[in-house]
Amino acid sequence: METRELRYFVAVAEELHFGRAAQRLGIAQPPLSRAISQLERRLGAALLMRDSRSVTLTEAGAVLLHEGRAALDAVEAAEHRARRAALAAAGRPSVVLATKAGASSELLAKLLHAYAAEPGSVDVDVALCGPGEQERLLRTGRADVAILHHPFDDLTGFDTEELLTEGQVAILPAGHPLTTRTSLQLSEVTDLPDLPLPRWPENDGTYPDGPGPEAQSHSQLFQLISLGRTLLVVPDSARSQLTDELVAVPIADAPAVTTVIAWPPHSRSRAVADLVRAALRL
Amino acid sequence: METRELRYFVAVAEELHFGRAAQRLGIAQPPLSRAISQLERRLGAALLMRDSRSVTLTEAGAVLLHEGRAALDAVEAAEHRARRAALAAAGRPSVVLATKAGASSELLAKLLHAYAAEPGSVDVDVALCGPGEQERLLRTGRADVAILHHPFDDLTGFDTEELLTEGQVAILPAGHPLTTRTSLQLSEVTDLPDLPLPRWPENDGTYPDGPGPEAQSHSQLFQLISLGRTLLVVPDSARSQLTDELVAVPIADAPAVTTVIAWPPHSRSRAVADLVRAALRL
DNA sequence: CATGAGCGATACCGTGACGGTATCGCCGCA
DNA sequence: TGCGGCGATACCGTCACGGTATCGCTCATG
Repeated sequence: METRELRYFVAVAEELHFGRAAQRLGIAQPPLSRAISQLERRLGAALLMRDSRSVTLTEAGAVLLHEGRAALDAVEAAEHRARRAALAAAGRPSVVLATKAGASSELLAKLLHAYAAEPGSVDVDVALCGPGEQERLLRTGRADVAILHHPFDDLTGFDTEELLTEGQVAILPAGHPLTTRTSLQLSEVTDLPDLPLPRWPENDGTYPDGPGPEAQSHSQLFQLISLGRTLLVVPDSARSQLTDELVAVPIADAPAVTTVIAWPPHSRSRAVADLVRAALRL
Repeated sequence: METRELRYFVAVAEELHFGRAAQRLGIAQPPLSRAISQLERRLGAALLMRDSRSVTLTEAGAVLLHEGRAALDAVEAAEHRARRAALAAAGRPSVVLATKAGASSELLAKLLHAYAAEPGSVDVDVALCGPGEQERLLRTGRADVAILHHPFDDLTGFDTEELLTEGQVAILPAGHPLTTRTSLQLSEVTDLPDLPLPRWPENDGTYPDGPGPEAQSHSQLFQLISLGRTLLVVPDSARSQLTDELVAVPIADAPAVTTVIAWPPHSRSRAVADLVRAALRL
C-alpha cells in the first residue's frame, strides 16, 4: 500500500465527505473516489458505506483509519529524523525537546541546566507547543523527546519516565468570591456563569462553541483572568507564575496530573538517553 | 515520502549493492539508482556514499534505515489489520496469537484454556513460529498478540506483561559425560567439539557458517541430540518434553529467560485485552 | 409532484512518472 | 592495457494518476 492511498483514505475517513476530503488534499473529487474504490478492491474489503446522503466507516475502515494514522506518522517521522540526522552530521548536533508553553517551566529549567552540565551534551532546541501539540511533534519525528502530562496527553506507544505528580488548582481573579475558600470541588468551577472556561483551538485551528473566551496563549489567558473574564484549572506548579491579581485555590477532586518525559521507544539518540537520565536525577 | 521509495531505500541499505537490491525488488538497476538519488535530492541529504567499489550508509542513511523499517512495518500492519477486520466483521471473529514453536507449550495450553472459558471469547488462531518470527508477525499486523521471550526477542515498541521467569538448562544426550554434573557453566557447553551448537536459519532463510547441524524444527533437534550430534540450551520448562534419551542439566550462569505476552501499544482489540487478562490470572 | 441542489460514480482524455534497454565512466585487477 | 564489475546517464514506451464533463440518485422545497 502506498502512503498516497493511505493519506487519501485517512482524509476521507476523517471528513466523511469525498468533496471536502478532495479539497483538503488539493485534488479533484473523481480521482479521489477512484483511488478509494481501488484501495477497497485491492484490500478485498469495503472501507466506507456510501449511503447516497452520507458516508460512514465500516469496521475495517475504522481499523484502517486508526492504524493508518499511526503508519503515516511513522513514515513522516522517518523522513524528519533522517533530514535532521543529516543536518546534525553536517553542523552542530542538537535535540528537539517539545513541551507545552507555560507548563512545568521550573522543572524544565532545572532539566536543561542539569543536562547542559553533563559531558557530551548537545544543544537543546525547546519547542514550545500548544496543548496536545507535543504529542504530534514526537510522533511525526519533528521532536526527539517531549514533556507530556498524564492524563491529558496520550502516552500510548511512547517510552516514558514519571517526573512529578501534583494536584490541580483553579486560577481565579483576585477578589472573586470563591477566592475566600481554601478548597473547591471541580463541579463548582466548571460551570460558573460569570467565569466560563476558555476555549482552546482544536487541531484544525477552529474553536469549539461555547461561552468562554478564545485562548491563544497562556500569558493572554492570565490577563483574561485578571480582567475577570474566565478562569483556569491547571497543575499546582503554575502557582509560580501568579501575579497580585491572580489567586490559586486547590481543587480537591480534580485528577492528579503527572508530568512525564517521553520518547519514541526505538530512539537510539545518545542525547535523548542523557536527557532522560538527567531528568530522573532531578 | 512514498512507501515505494522507502522500500527501495531499505533494500539498497540492507544489501549495500544496487544490483542485488534491484534484483530483490524485481526491477532493473537503473530505475533504482534514479529513485534513490531522487529521494536524496528531495530530502536534501546524502543517504549513501558510493565509493565506486562499495556502498556505505551515511549517518542520515542509518537513521532512515532504522526508522524506515519501522514505518514500513506500520504500513503493512495497517493493511493486514484492516483486511482481517473485514474478515472478522463478515465471518467469525478471531485473534492471531504468535508463539515460538515448541516453547512454553504448557503455559500456552493453560492460557488458551483459561481464555476460552471466558464469556465473549473468540477463536484463537495460534501461529507457530520459528525463532524471532513472532516479533515480525506482530510488528507487521499478521498477528494480534504474541508470546515473546526476553532477552531473546526485541520488545521495544510493544506493551508487555511478564508471565514467567525461569533459568536455562542444557539438553544433552543421555550418557554424555556432562550429564553426571548437577550444574554447568555456560562456557562449558558453548564450545564443545563433540556437541557443536545447532545453527538456525537467518531471516532470509540462509544458515550461518559453523560446525553444528542445520536446524529446522524443535522435534528434529531433539532427535539430533538423542543421536549425540548436538546440544541445546533452552528455558527450564522444556524439561516437560524430555524423553528417556535426553537429559537436562541446569546452567548456573545463563541469563534468566522471561516469558512475556506482548501486543501493539495502540491495540483496541477486546480479544487481545481479554487474552492478556487471562494470562495474568494464570 | 416537479424542480433543483448536493454528492458520489463514471466516462474520457492528456501528461508525466516509472520502468526497461543500451551505454557510458570509473575503478580495480590480471 | 584490456577486462570485468558497478553505479550513473540517455533515451524511450506505457500506464497510472489527475483533470473536466457528466450521469444517477436522493432529498429538500415550493
